[in-house]
Amino acid sequence: MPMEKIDYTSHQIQIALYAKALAHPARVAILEFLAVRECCFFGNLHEVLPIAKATVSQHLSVLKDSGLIQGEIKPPQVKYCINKENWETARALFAGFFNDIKKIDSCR
Amino acid sequence: MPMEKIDYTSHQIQIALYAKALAHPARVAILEFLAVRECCFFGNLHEVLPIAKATVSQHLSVLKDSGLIQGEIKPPQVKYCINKENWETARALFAGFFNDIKKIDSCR
DNA sequence: CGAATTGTTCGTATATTTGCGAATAATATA
DNA sequence: TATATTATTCGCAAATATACGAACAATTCG
Repeated sequence: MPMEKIDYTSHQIQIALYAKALAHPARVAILEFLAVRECCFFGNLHEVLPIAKATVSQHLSVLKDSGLIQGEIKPPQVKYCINKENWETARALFAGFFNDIKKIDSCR
Repeated sequence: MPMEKIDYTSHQIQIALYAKALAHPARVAILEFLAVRECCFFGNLHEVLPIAKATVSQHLSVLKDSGLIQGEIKPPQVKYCINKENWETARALFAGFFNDIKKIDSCR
């Protein structure tokens, strides 16, 4: 009897979604920048990133959709910062994922 | 004087590359499967994944290119397993990344 | 040798991602 | 009210990712 096809678990899907959010150097750079500055305005990010502002905005959208950051309108500027709660969720998810596999023995 | 545009660091690029490898549920599922089984054959993976074998092969290629897994030909089968060394590199990279940001205060 | 088994590669279709400039919206300031 | 500032959205082009069936290669087994 062959093993059953499995659907992806919501756990696997969630890891993949967070991973996708981190899957571009610009977005990693944005998050690291937010880590140092705590919070900052769109303009600060655009200033240091080697891409057009439309593209910065797009990457910020991806990060917002993933839940890893949040934006707050402070007219006429927009202030971005890490969403601590979701960040912790993602951190724990990745830590668990990487550690599960760390436990196993070497390839036989 | 405006802040200088920065290039992405190799650190940021490396995180993004590993993240990209994890950015699909099928690849997360493959890695979790390898974690449980330690090593396994292509057929075992194809058996449980809800995708065609050509697609499984493609996802395995992506994971191999990322360095997270390796394949060994055991005719007529191919045995896959986690690459422990690169896995540890990735684990440390993500752990560091997530913890850096954990340190900062809440948004002001 | 011929047939069966196991995976990869090829060719192709479709969807998503990335990037930019221009247009737009929203607010502050003169 | 006009103008300047700030950031998003639109429209488009190019590149990349995802998926499949069919063809192919490599090995084993009869």
